[in-house]
This record gives sequence, C-alpha cells and structure tokens, in this order.
Amino acid sequence: MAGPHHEGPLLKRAGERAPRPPSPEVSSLTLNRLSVYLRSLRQLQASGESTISSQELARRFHLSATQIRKDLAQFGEFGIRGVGYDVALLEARLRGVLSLDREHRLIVVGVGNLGQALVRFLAVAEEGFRVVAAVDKDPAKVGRRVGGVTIRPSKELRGVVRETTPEIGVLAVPPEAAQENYDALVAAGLRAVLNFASVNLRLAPGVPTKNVDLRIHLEELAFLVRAAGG
Amino acid sequence: MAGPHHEGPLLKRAGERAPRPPSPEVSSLTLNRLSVYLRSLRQLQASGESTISSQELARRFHLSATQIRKDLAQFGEFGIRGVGYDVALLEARLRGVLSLDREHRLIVVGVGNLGQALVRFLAVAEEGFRVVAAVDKDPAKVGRRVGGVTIRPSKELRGVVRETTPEIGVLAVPPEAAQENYDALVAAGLRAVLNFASVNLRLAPGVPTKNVDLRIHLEELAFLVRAAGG
DNA sequence: AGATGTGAATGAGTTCACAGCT
DNA sequence: AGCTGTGAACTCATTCACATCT
Repeated sequence: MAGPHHEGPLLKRAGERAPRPPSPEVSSLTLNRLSVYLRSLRQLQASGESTISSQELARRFHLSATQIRKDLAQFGEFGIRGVGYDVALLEARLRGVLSLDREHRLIVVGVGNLGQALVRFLAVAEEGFRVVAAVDKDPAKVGRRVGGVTIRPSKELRGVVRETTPEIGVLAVPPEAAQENYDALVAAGLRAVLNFASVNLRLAPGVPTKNVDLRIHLEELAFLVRAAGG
Repeated sequence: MAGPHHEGPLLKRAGERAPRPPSPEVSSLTLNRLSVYLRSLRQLQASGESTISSQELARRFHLSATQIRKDLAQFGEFGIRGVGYDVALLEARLRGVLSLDREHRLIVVGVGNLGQALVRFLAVAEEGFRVVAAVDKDPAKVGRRVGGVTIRPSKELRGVVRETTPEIGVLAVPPEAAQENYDALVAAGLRAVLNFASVNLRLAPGVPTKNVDLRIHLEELAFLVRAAGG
C-alpha cells in the first residue's frame, strides 16, 4: 500500500516521447519509488549537485542502486554510461513521467478534523497539487473558509465539480458515509480518489483509488512492537 | 511494502498459545490484511452474524478467500472444516495476534496542522490506541490543550516520555526536522515510529518504523490518471 | 575505468487444486 | 457435502552479474 489492499487497475503508457512505447503496466511499488527518487533529486539539486550515480544516490538515501536503474529503465534511458545521471535532467524527466509538469486539482470531501488538516496541508505544502474545492454534509460548516476554499454543501457536489473541475477526490468522511460519497465522486466524473476512510470500498472500474488507513499502520506497529519483544 | 520504501525489520512470534511456535517472519502485507479482516469481522459482529466462511467473507468485502486462509494459517488454525469461522472467536484471535488486547500509548511530535488533526483523530476514534502526550518546538504552542493532552516543549521530550511512557511515536514535523526528532524519539526509548514527514529516515535497528507519505500517494494517482487517458 | 541498462537467477507473494477434517 | 488448511504451480519483484557504451 502503500495503501496495501485493493487498489485500482494499473494502466500502461509512460513519459511522452520516452523511448518506451507500449510498455507493460507499471507497478505501484515502482511508482512510489519514483516519487522517492524525485524527492531525493530535489534535495540534491538544492544542495547544488549536478550529477550523480545510482550507487551514490542509493548510498545517500538508503536505496538500492540496481533497483533505481531497473525502475528508471521502464521509462527510458536517462543516464550516461560511465558517468551517471544529470540531476536536473533526471528530475525533470521524472516529473514528466509522474505528470507533475501540470497542476492537479483536488476536491476534499468531508471537512472534519482530518479533512480540515488535509485542506490546509495541501494548500500550503504540496506543489503540483491544488485544493480547488471542499464539501461537507454539515450545514454548520458550509460557508466557512479553510485554507483558501469555501466549504460547500455535499449535495451540490455535482455542481461544485462542474465549476471547479477537480480530477482527484480526497475522501475524508466517516467510514459509514464513505461508499456513498465515493460513488458520488465517481458519478460526478472524478478521475481518481484518495480514500482516508477505514473501509473496503467497492471500486469503480477505471477510477484509480488509493487507501490511506492510519489504523492499519498503527496495528502493524502494535504487532511489531510485541514481536520485537515488547 | 505497503508503506512503500524502507521500513523496519520484521520479527517473529505469533499469538500467545496459537499452535505456531517459532513461525517465520510475517510480511507487512499479511499484517495489513489482518487489520482489514479484523475490521470486516467487527462489522459482521455488529450486524449479528455468528459464523462465516472465507468465501463469504471474501465476497462481502472484496477480498480473496484463499488469501484469507493462507494469512490466518500463519498464526494458527482458527476455523472449523465444513463450517467456517466463528466470527466472535476469530475477531478475538486476530485482536490477540495484533496485540490489540492491550492499550498502546502514543506520543505525537509536532503539533502543526497535521499533528493537531492526528491528536484529535486518535483521541476520538481509535480504540486500542491512546495519545498520552504531545510535544512541539514552538513556544507559542506549548501549554495549549489539544484533544485531551497538553502540548509540552520538544526539549523536554525525554522527561515527557518518562512521565507518560508512550511506546509508539507519531512524527508530524516538517521534513527538515524529521531525522533529529526521530533520533530523539529512539534515544528516549520509543519502541516504534509512525512517520508522516516526507523523508527517507536513517532508521534505528530494532525500532519498527512506518512511513505515511501523502505526496507519494498523490503522485501515484497523478500518474494513473494520465495513464488511464487523462 | 566506470557507470548504465538488462537478461538470468533468485526470492517473495499469490493463486490453484486438492487432501483431510467435520 | 462443504469448507479449511496447505503443498505445488505460478506470477510478480528484487538482486546478481555482465555486456555495452562513454
């Protein structure tokens, strides 16, 4: 899982002109590592490094050199043999692969504790993603502004989506409301969903969905603490 | 790896008297699915079901029957051939396996947007886990109460840990402060860490650590949206 | 010389298919 | 008869080892 359990189908196609035409499906694991590589490259860029080998990248960020090369190989040839990778170039390429060269618009559904924190967090920190709308069922919350957006009623979801054209829905409602809100997001035309509710959603085909479940992580740690002799 | 990148080592040992003495290491994937099964069983219990087969469990919650049986097999024999599983019994067993039969104490480090939401979320919603302390570097935040705990200064971490004896640390500080705070948690004797900062931590051996990285999930969805023809 | 990119080998995880119990 | 529990087959992921290029 990252989000561990059931997730949306993975589909093909890589970076636009990258020499990997009808490549096979890319795994979630690989994609998630690309994000990690990208983050690491940004850090290198910030500290002025211009070139790096897979080995050095691995050493500095606790990764595997072979795996870096294998992962990158799925999207093209980005390095120079005998030299390594140009930091700025690889960074740009990975951004292209992950389609971070354009902005992704988000709508947050459910503005409780978590939803509110997510709106603020995303509003501030997350370059490449922008919260364009938020809805909540509770009339008391409607009209309030959070992190630059005004909360609208859940019932108007469809209209809000038409007006603000988000492509990714962020579900932060209580578990019992998750499925209906998920279905509503799909019906409204959202292209992907990030789900924070602790439920096994019945997924719509063609709408990639990732689950983030705090409780699952805590329970894993609870097990590991005891397994380690706690 | 569900939490995608580097994570702590997995260790052995299952449910106390379960007939699986020195079982091999349990994978993160299996553990995370156990959490899902447990959640599903709770729901069945709530709706009054007393017995269920792996097949029916799979059908209702979009899981795999074989996988349920294989996962459970790592910890003992919990079912009755020809019949299925006793819902209440299996629920109790899984809680035992995951060591949810006792309370796990948490300390939250960093009480910004996310940290605050986490404290409140955990304070309210998460049975089996309890936030016993929160610390923050910012003197302006110190002394304020959030979700039942009073924020204390990060500098007093060691003392706070001695007083409140948490076993799991929840890291919700900015990326640049993550490593030092992680190290401080380890030094203070925490047994596990749930990290929300976007960094590749240099992990302490013997301290299981899970990363939850919002940005990684969003980037995966960004890729998938385009791959699906967006 | 030195690093990439990659086929082959290994390992991990899932699914199949059925023996064995109730 | 029906469902669990599990070895065997298979699929997916990682690592090895080296041919290839600069």
